[in-house]
Amino acid sequence: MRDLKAERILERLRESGGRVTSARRLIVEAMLAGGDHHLTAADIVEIVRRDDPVFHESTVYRTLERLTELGIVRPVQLVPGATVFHLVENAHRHNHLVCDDCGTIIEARVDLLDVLASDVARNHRFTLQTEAAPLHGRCEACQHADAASNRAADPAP
Amino acid sequence: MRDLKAERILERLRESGGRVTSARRLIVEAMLAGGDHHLTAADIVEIVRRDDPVFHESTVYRTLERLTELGIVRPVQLVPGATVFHLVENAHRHNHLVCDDCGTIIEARVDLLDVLASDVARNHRFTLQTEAAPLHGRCEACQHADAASNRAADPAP
DNA sequence: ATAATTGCAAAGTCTTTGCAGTTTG
DNA sequence: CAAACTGCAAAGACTTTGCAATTAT
Repeated sequence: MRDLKAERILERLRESGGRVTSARRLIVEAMLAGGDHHLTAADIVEIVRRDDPVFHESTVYRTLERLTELGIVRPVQLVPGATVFHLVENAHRHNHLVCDDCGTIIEARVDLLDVLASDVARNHRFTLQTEAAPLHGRCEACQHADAASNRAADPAP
Repeated sequence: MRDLKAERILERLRESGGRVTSARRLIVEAMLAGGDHHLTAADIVEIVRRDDPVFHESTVYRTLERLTELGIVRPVQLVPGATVFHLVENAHRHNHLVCDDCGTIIEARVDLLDVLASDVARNHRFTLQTEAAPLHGRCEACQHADAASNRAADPAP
């Protein structure tokens, strides 16, 4: 099952003139195994090195770039300093709610964005990339934390 | 007018125990002069150096960090590799539509997000930071470009 | 065979940090 | 004066690139 998915993806790579190498196979398998986790390049290196200890970072970046061009992978900037990669094919459609205070990432159903997407299309002729898009804000815990500290700092009413 | 705004901001800094230095004054003035432009740390360095040639990058980062803590400035990650900073006070409420193909940034009215924000609050107990939150997708030009190249590559119907 | 890919090492960008000297309140 | 800030230089995270050796087709 998992292998079939990997092979199907690798076949697209081959069809586009690319070569299927063991490194690339391991990268794709790592991403499939990761499910919907948001893997950084470093994550992938770590996973692949379990099978191939000499696997090098530059290979990840070059392969991810290639896969992105082919539309197989989508890079998403959830937080500063760490681009994460989604396997488009594997991901259920979802969004990310990123808490800017604590960094927690909540996955939300993508259809939340449907109304917004059509508004944006109409008003700005802009096609929203709704899948995997990061939305920023504050999670419940951080809102409470903040309210609590405000209360402590300013013990008025 | 402009000076008053700067002084008001600097006063908040002073009230919080910070010191108002000429470097910080120049940083704030640079951001005010930038209006709603999205200034990167490097942009600010460049502007400030016109008045103070020895002004150093580390000072920008430290000052922006401080101003962010005070809620005076908001960092936004529009594209990978370049955090931009908004002066909260100065910005009219807006969003950014970021074209992932060509990097164009369109400013959109923030109330587009109102419906989404209340949905997210209800469904996920998450408070969207609607202002200055970047939305990703493709601008009109890039959609056309893509359609054209598809037509060229696959001259079917 | 030959074009694509890899490992390696070096460099590049953006940002952070430690420290000693300077400035602000 | 004491605490905060600055310049400087060094380092850190993440990513890119040139090149010779290797590998897929």
